Amino acid sequence: MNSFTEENYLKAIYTLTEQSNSVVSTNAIAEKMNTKAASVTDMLKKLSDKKLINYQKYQGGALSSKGKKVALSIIRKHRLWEMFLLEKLDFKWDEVHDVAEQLEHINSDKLIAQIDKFLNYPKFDPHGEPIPDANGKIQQQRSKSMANYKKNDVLLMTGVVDHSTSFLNYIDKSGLALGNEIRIKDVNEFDRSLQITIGKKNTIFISNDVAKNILAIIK
Amino acid sequence: MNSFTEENYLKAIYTLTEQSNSVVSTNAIAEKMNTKAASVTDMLKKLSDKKLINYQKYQGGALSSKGKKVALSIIRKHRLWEMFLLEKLDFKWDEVHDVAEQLEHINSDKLIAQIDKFLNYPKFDPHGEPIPDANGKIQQQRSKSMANYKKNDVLLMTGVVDHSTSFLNYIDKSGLALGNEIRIKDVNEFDRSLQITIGKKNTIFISNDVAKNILAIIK
DNA sequence: AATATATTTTAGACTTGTCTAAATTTATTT
DNA sequence: AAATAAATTTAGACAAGTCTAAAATATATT
Repeated sequence: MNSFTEENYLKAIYTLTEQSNSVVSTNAIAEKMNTKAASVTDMLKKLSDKKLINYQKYQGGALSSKGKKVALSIIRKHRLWEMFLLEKLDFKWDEVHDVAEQLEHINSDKLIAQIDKFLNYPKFDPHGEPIPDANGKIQQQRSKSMANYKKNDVLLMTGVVDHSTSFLNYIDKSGLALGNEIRIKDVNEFDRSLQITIGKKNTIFISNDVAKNILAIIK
Repeated sequence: MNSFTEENYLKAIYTLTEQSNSVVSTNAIAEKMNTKAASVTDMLKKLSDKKLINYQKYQGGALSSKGKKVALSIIRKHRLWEMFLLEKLDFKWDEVHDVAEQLEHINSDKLIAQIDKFLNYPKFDPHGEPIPDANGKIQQQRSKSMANYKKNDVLLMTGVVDHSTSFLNYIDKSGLALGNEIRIKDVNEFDRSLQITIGKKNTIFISNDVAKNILAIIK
């Protein structure tokens, strides 16, 4: 088993390699982890001994496939717990992160499988971030704001940028919800407003301001 | 904040003082915590410095009111999580303990308040153990098997001894459930079987064997 | 290519929680 | 009440994770 600290380092390395490239510097990890470079070096050695990363002195580190699997399982747990807190326990978006940081380290395959089932197997968290499956497989396509897509694109709504109550109420009333299939019927050249069809049912208009705050992937 | 280890020691001291008396020996704690007496001494000093216990060298320790409050909050969390796992995530009774041991250390007042609400504010866990409230107040009356009560007693069903599927199915079919009000209409002298009324509705007969496996308190 | 600067690692120390072995205190027995 | 046994504490050590300060390496600059 890995300690909480080891798990947090692996998660940090994963998210850093997402943004930049596959090798991460000691300093970058130190900043992310709110710790000192010397502490990071110690941990990189340890993770390397455990074959969780590939590490060469002075050259930074990258997750091994074993380490990547662990990182993805932590991220899976984090995102599922966030969904659970939001959907089942009426947490607000800004309250979920700290608690999920703790819950992500609970070690029970059955627990996370049941939470997944309880939530009806969500594929994205409400920020549009993909939730890795139990095998660590993760949707590669990144969610982008709906304003980025073009006429006739068929999308899957994966999240929202703005988590304010007023915005959430607005999309609710419009009939928009996570998991909806959305087809872009038309893009107004003048103000970039959109005409979209939700599922097979109603067609609505949304402003560019709203479109910017809705996240989706190509279906 | 207290570490997981400190919380576990406080919980151990609490449960030990429940059984025996108010002062607990170093050895008793060592056995409960699966550790050595020397380690316990170190921790007793630390908990004493933090005013969580009253401790005199060679004289054992007892929880201070501050320590008792912490212990009760851990126990509250443990029992609420057990209920959650059983009732919402389809865990079996023998699967809940290990996971609850981890979850009880998650630190979030809102989380536990919402779990409590989600479960509709249960007062007893399914073993008949009382769940302390948010202020650390705990029902003092201990659950006893229904076979211990007498004619005309009005009871609150708080738990079951046997958690096998067959027994749980049986009480389900009989219309018995946690939280039911039960009135003992008659006790058969010969075989100690009971005639009981559940709520204001149906009256049923249960054998002494069944009664022994149902836990209740005087309402 | 030599020097200056930035990054990373090492060395040694500290904290938390654990341990073994020895010393001390308390309890029990005769 | 002295001797023995049992329980508890102390002393010193270890592992995990952190830190500061100094040394080593890599990168950038002229």
